[in-house]
Amino acid sequence: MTAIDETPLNAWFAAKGWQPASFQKAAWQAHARGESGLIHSATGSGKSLAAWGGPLAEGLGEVNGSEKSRRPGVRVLWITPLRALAGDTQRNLRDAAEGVGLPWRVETRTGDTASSARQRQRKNPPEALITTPESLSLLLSYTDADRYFRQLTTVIVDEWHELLGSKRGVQLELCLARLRRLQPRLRTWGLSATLGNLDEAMATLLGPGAHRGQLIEGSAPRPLRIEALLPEASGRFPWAGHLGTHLIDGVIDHLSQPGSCLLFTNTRSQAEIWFESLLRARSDWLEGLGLHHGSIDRELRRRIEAGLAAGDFRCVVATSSLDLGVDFSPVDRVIQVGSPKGVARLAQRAGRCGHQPDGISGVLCVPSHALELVEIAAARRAWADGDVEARRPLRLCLDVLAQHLVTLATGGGFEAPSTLEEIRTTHAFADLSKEAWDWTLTFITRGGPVLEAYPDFHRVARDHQGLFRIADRRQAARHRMSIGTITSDAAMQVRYQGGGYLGTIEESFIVRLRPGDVFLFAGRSLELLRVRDLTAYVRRAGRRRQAVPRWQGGRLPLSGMLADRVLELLAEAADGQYREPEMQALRPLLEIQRQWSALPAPGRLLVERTRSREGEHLFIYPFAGRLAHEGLATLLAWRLAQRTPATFSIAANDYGFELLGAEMPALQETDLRPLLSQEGLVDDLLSSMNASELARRQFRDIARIAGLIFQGYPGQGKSARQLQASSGLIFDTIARYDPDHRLVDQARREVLEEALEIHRLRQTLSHIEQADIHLAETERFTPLAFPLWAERLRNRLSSQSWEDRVARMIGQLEKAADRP
DNA sequence: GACCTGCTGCGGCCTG
Repeated sequence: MTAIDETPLNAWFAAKGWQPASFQKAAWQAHARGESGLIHSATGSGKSLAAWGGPLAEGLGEVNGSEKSRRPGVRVLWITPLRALAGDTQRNLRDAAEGVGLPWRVETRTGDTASSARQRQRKNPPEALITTPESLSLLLSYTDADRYFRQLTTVIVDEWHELLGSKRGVQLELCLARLRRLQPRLRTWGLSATLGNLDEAMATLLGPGAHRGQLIEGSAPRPLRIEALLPEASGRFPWAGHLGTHLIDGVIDHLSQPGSCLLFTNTRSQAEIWFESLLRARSDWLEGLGLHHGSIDRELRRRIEAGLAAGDFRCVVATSSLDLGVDFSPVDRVIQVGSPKGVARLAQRAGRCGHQPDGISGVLCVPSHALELVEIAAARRAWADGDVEARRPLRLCLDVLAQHLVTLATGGGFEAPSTLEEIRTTHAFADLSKEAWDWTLTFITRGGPVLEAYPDFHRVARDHQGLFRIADRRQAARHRMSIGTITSDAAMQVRYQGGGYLGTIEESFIVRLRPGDVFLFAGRSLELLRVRDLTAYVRRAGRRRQAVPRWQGGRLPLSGMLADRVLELLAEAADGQYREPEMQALRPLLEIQRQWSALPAPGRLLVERTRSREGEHLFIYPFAGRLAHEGLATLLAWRLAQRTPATFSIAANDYGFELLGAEMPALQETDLRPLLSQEGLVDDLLSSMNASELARRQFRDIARIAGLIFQGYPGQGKSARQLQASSGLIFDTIARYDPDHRLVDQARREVLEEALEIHRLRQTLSHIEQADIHLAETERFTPLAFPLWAERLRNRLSSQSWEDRVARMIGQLEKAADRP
């Protein structure tokens, strides 16, 4: 392979009135030289054609050249993380293939593909196939996978940054290793948005054994205008809160301009509330307002997306469900309500906005409380300096490995030594030990020491040739139904009496309502009629809502990168420098903070102590993000109680945490140092958090991925409770009789890493060791303390500490499950 | 003076 002939591509571009960009040509030629790599560019920059051009030109050459190209088999595989992207991708690629005169079939294979089409596809594979990581894994579980992929020359992984850092990414790494084994000269091209660790992202995609790939830089990052909606000079600005609706008038002014807008919120209920508030303020906009989040029925969402593409909407209120996907032309404006949380996240959302007259896309940030103004200024600075968060790939997830091995066993079967070698070519399992490998093999063949007596766990058997194969057809069917690494709890459906489906809410919310109560969902006021079989039946209500559903979702902490920038800006304020407009608007508040206490800064840990009717409050501000603060707060409370028995209430946010006790011992710097030491960190954390309860919960997901828990057949899935109960049982049994079980160990590790961000927590403690501790006794709650106080108050109904709440919730679920 | 929230994503029987 040398250079490709670009003539047909150039002609096709010319027919469209385009000019191929130099990075596109670079990618085509790199592909022709047999190289792999990563293409980094903004969305809409022609990345897709950069990745496709090479294979298209090559395919053209083969078709004209030899008969060998007539052999059936997929030649190009396109992986997308989103079903919703598959259709658009297929259309675009089909168009491109036709445009250059390449007689290839371009098809899609996802969960949406009809089973007749799947069968046809298996017999008669298309030349180009668009699919998801899960469907690729399914394809590998068929016995004819070898034949199917024998002709494969290229894999293109779209939105690789979305998969990187999750178990979906690990699953894909494993599948790619298998494909490379089938086809050693396979070329892999990833497409990625901006990321702090592009080199690592590429190395992970290609595998550590690969020759160095090509990192192809597309068009330069677009300039981005990050602005804040500032309160009027005379207006008060709330010290705490999260909704941001106090600024609705400003938002409405903004929306009154012609053109379309996407308004992003951080949570689903916030989206519901904003949609309702906008509608209440401007009922004449009824037709032009849309709502989009992950709990709304997919069909309803699809209609909103289509309307957005058609330009029917003035404004669509959305959560991350519209961060990517959906091939709509850019909107005219993007608004972000509440904390941006991270630079990459804000940039991605802003990227939904087309160029404004001056050629710059922009996002208007609506702070939901005063201190968020700092975050907005911080995000702007970080972006200007080219700082974007990294996403770290996961390693050694044995649950995913176990699933993949059963997939291979269900396909043609696998041979142990060469498969170990193959697995070790992935980034995730490059350091897989022989012991862990042997353990995994035992796990899928016999279920391990504890479960050996149960035939259900003898999923894979070794045949007379020494090949590991799936035990029987029933196991194969069960396995295929459990492929994938995304786990989610059973949700309650919301339906009209007539059967119309609206979406899902959580049981914990609906049990608080009685028939006749009115709640807001999918942008409608709904009256609850009755609840039956995990379905809430509703009808339209004339009255205004009394309740808004809450979903218990992930809690994205402020990124470390943004937190550092926030601290930097506060340090400048401490020096009297207020450069950004946001900082100027915040000046009065920060001056109060400085007068009553002090401003935190890098290298200075601020600790405040306040006495109130409630007791003694201790506020500490490490700026390490909410999850790490929850861990730190629990750790500190536990260490304090080790000295003198006492109980503390705890609150945490992205900036710091609070401990409240009836009495608080005198705490000078010398007292605090050992309490905030790294020594014995993990042990203390584990003892303080009732970690086994947390690990139990984490274990549920791991057990599902590893295939220990069968979720039931489609449509009659076990309820979340049953699942929780059976996983709890398995966990307890294993933890008791096989304490070194690697999946239990993995559950503990994942709790530390994901629920507590232990790396960040550790780093914070090490910074504190170097830092000056500034102790302040304050008369009142300072501006930094107030949001924490409010945060804790919110939890007053269940005023137990965080880990107790989690443990209690699990206990309740299990109790409920034990009842007939 | 004051507060009430927690994202997204996939897949599923059939070997003629």
